[in-house]
Amino acid sequence: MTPLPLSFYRRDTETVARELLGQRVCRRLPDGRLLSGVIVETEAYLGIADRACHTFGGRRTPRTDTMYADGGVAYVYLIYGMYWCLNAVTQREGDPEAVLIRALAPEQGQEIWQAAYPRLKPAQWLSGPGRLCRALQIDRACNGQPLTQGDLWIEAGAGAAPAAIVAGPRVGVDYAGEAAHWPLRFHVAGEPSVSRPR
DNA sequence: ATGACGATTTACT
DNA sequence: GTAAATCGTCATA
Repeated sequence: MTPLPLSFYRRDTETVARELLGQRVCRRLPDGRLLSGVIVETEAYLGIADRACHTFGGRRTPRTDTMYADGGVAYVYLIYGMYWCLNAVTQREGDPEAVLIRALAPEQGQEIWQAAYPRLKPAQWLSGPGRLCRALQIDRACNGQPLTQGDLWIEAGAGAAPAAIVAGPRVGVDYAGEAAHWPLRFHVAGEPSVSRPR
């Protein structure tokens, strides 16, 4: 295991969102088992100027405090009262931007997911921000934790060829006005685990 | 103290 | 296609 270095995250957020495609999210369960998947879909959230971002306008609250940290930690929050979402905080301390991890292609842990979600096809197990957190047992305990060590980390994968990356509008941010149209969602073309095809 | 709502998913008509 | 599930967060008072 060789986690991506902190310097990977402390850069332009759109660049990090694109380059996270093809990298590997790893999770060590309390019983020692390893789960992992390759990132196939991300979204960039650009901080105070981005109406779709939790930190729009400089909002700093107990929840969003994590986004103000130096890049390289996880920002995990609860949505709709029942699903957790995993983000990688980017940029430097005080610049509250992040990348939402929206979907993974299953790697390690397929027996576990087959048993847990027998009704879903393998490509669906980690398809969607809420689903992947459920499958990897990611919750508020991961919030603020470094992605470079510990029980949740991101390590180098094969990456995604730039030509295979598709950009489009972000999902579920219709309330964000102009920002709702910004092409900050990225996915790997042809990957079956990508959420909401088309 | 109150109430509206959300970076979603699932079940059902 | 529509609606339910479910609750922490945040703005308002």
